[in-house]
Amino acid sequence: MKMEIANVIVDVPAKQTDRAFDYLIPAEWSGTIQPGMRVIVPFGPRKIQGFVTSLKTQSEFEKLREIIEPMDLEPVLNKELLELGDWLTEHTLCFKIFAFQVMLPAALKAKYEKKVKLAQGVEASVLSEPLQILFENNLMIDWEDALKQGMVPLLLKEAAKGTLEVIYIVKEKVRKKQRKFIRPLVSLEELKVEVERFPAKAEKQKQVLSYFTDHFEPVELRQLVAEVKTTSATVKALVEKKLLIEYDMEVYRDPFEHRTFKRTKPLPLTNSQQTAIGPILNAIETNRHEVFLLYGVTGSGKTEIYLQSIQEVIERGQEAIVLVPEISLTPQMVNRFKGRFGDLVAVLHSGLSAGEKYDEWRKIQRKEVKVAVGARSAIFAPFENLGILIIDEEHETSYKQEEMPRYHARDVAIERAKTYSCPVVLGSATPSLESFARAQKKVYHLLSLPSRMNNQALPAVEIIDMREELRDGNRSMFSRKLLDMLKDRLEKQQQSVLFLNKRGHSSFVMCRDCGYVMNCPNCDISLTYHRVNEQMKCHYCGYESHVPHQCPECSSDYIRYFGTGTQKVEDELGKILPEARVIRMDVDTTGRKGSHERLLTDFQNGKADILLGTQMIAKGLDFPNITLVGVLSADTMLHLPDFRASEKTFQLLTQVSGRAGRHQLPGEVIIQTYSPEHYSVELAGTQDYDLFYQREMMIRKIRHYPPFYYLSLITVSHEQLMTVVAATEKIVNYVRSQVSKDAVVLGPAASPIPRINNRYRYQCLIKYKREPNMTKMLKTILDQYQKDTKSGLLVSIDVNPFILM
DNA sequence: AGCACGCCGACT
DNA sequence: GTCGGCGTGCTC
Repeated sequence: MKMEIANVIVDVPAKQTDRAFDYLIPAEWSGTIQPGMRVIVPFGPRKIQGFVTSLKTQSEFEKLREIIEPMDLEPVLNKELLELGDWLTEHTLCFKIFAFQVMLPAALKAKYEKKVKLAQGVEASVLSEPLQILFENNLMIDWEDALKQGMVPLLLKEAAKGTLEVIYIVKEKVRKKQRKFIRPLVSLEELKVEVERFPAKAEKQKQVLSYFTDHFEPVELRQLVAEVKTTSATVKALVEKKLLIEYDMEVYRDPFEHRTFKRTKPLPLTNSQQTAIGPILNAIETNRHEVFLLYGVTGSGKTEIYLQSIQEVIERGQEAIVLVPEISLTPQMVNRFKGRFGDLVAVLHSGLSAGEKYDEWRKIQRKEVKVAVGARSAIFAPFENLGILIIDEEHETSYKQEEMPRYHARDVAIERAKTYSCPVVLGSATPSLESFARAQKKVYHLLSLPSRMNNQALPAVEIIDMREELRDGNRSMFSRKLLDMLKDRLEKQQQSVLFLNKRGHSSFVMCRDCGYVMNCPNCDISLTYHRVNEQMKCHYCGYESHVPHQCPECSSDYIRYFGTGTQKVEDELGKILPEARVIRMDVDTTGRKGSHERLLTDFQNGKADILLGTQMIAKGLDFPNITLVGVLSADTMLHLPDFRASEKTFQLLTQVSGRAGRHQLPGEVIIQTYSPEHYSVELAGTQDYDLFYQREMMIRKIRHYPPFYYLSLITVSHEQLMTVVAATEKIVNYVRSQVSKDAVVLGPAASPIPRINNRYRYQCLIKYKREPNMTKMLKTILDQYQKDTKSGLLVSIDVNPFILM
């Protein structure tokens, strides 16, 4: 008999275990265990989860251990996704286990438990005194609990004697939701006869049967009991009489259970929409891979193009993935897809619970839906016959994952589309420079939607120089012009949106006398104020401290919490426009689940005149009554140490401006700034993407940045400053020796966050055009440092980084 | 990552 | 003489 052996990638993210291990498939599982399944395997003394990547009949290893059991009935990763995992590993230089895990809902990540129980045939009475009571009352005790109570040494002693046994348990994070269903076991006719024959005494049973003669179909037990006003005992009696049968069925947690979606029909396309959709439909019909850049201002009707392309894909029996930035997964976007395709849509976003996400994923896996709409990770939706992949707001930085695997959803989309030979559509009003440059070079197919639907004019944008306001004695955060206009809208009963673009997204505490800012003692970064428990917290290492009442530096009492800024704006608004009703949206007011949505609905229903918020209100707002948008300070993010700062500023300002006047009423935009002459502010004012593109490209070329150069960032960290500097220097020298002379190697330089969790951070930035050996070289570096754990050096590499930190 | 194995200092 | 510190190396 031929042995069946499985190659298994184990759930241990470390350099040394980042390879396949061979396991025997026990005879009882022979033929059922397939590539793509999760299995439980013994690994050293433990039990852990692993992914079967392939099967074979021979192994170089003599003494193979057996797979304990499969965790799935069918593979969770199909062949394509397994191969995509290889691709991810290669391109982002991550451990294979990370590549597999990122493709699955978090619910499928294993949970490990370590427990201690009495060994076979051992009585609790033989144990030492303190353990006796414990094991008389419990079958097993948790290792973590024992550790907290300091009992581990005792346990180990017993384990050495053989009276106790340590066991490892691998668990699923979330259970499938099963419900009991009841259906008739006999025909309708027989059932009718039975109802007549039933003695009057068994009144309730008779009623249950009558229910089925009226509704001859399965019904959930819970519902049946409620409708007939009986108990499950009655039903059980009928099941025992073999008239009914009970069975379990997997049900889905439906996050949209209490919402109805108005069905929509395809809208007639404008001429320019028709011109744009043509090539996409052609690619779908001819089964051709091509990347389209759909470039159209806000309100130009990109979504309808997505919808009608998907329609075509569905009609051809294929499937579609649509990515939208997390923040715009507000009901508005979901409504449009659910409205058009109803139950054929699965929605995956972070607002769902792990269980809900798993259920949506299952719908895709079981081929019950045709469209997946979701944030970044939805790009891994387990479809097997993809016809189109769409990325809306293509320029959004949230499509790049900043943890391992550091992938960009756009790259994954293109890779999957190549396998399925189908089109990718990247949509944006302000495409990323990378994408637009590729479109210029005809690598992507550029499709333009030059005008807004119904030919509405773009809002009139006015840039206000806040320095001038200051010179004229206006020290408030509202320019006179903006204030006038706010008053005007209030009178007209129209709505305004005020946008505060602040640096970063944390609130901090600063002394107003000496400028002291509370920093983390372990990391070189300011502490974030948490209103909930009145504490200061570090985002990087978790350090917590109380909010000081006096400045530790100068003992001043004027040490204040600088909120997101929105609080301050709200207060000031209250003073100068007391009659205005304001809704504030920021991390403080949208913390709870669903509050984001509720605030927006309130605003939509006219419960406020002004919506005040941060980043999160820049997208997805499309309310007819908004006629004024004010940007309070346009330039705060311009001065970040980020080569994309101008691009981000331009995109954000353009996007915010697009919120105004999307319907009948014309819109106006006020942008307040301290650097009105900066091209990204100025050109956002005239909404001139093309000119911005040209200006920014020139700068990128001179500075050797994308899209002219690729980037790879190597970050080294260690507790000792000298050690990091030395190691980084060594790496820099090695890199210099390996790359061609066209490449630019920067470093060693301190990272923009020079210390996290008491580890100093240095980096090396490589800018390059064509380096065939780049991946190989980076792998060599990682190999060197990941293998050698004793030096304490940590090296991480981000290929095509978005944040240079 | 865990965990075992193994080799040197402070204790019954 | 042992208990226990954590350095080193393996897990099919």
